[in-house]
Amino acid sequence: MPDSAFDRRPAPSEGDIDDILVWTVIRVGRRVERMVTDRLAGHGLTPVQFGVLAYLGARPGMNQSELARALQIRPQSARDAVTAMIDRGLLHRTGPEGRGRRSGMQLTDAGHALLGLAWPVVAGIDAQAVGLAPGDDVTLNRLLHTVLDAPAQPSRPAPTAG
Amino acid sequence: MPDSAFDRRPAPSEGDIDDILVWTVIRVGRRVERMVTDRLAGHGLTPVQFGVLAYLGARPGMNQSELARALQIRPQSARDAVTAMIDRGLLHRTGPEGRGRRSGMQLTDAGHALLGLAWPVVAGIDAQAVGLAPGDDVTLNRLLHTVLDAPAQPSRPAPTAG
DNA sequence: CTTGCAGAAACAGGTACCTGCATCTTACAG
DNA sequence: CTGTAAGATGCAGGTACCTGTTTCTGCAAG
Repeated sequence: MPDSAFDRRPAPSEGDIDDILVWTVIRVGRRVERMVTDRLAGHGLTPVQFGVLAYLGARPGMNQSELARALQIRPQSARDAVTAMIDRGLLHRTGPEGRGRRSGMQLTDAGHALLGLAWPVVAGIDAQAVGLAPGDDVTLNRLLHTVLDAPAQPSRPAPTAG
Repeated sequence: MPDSAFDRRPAPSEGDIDDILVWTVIRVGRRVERMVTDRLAGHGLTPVQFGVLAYLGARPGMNQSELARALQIRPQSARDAVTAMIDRGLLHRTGPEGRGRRSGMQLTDAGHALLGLAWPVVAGIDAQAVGLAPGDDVTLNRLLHTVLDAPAQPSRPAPTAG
């Protein structure tokens, strides 16, 4: 810990913190995810499980890895959710099981029915519910999708031997 | 609410999913939080711990509950992070410990030094890194802060006895 | 055929959040 | 003083993610 220029920097103020976009995104993400979690709890669904339901309803045949990329989670986490939902009878595999084998999935009738119930719950959290003026939600959604469409940064672990 | 209109709705398409703002927020939140997690891993900090560092650096004397509200986590989770950081020597309590006693906290010299290192790491994830055009990050940040400034919705558990 | 490599899935273990509850302080009303 | 309520902290236990690793498939080159 050499007293470089960093140590001589003044302590950041709260306003500075608010200027960091990624930090704001994380905070809003936590708040919104908790809103969704609370509203889906009555249906026994986590936000991730709702995502599995929604994507599989829109595009039957997706496999675990595709779901993971769509949901912004790891393939291992997708497996956790999928396994629980298969055990619950919400979906079933259309392909062979086993390591290495790509296994598409489809919703069961129960899965479609639950999606019909859960969809309005999540879709009903409109602009007003999150404190936005009408119209701003569209702008916000568009900007956020720009982020999702951007290629994932490889996180650049260390600038040691760049 | 048996086979109401919900069951007769057609399966939602992928485009419909993209229209749900809260769902987009959750996905972007996951991606961005992973970016921050990766970049802070070298400093042994989680995003929450970075938040503790940043807020305590900007406003010394904050207690656990205040930190929890600022970070959008539970007070119990704030305690987990704070305890680990105290054990690590990054901060210390300025008030008395114990149940019920409000205990403000301050960064140690080591905490200030680490904040000086971690701050540019997070602040350096600029608009381009998240795939936004210059200027759009400011707009996005402003809209997200509108959400944070809105009062928390009580999640409206069930419309049974409204 | 064999070899090599990327992708998908399964398994094991870790952890950073969470919920639920108990305890204590503080503020306010009587 | 007593009683009530809200807020803050502490403790116990659960869980939904994560990382790391292994196994298998599919495709391409030799």
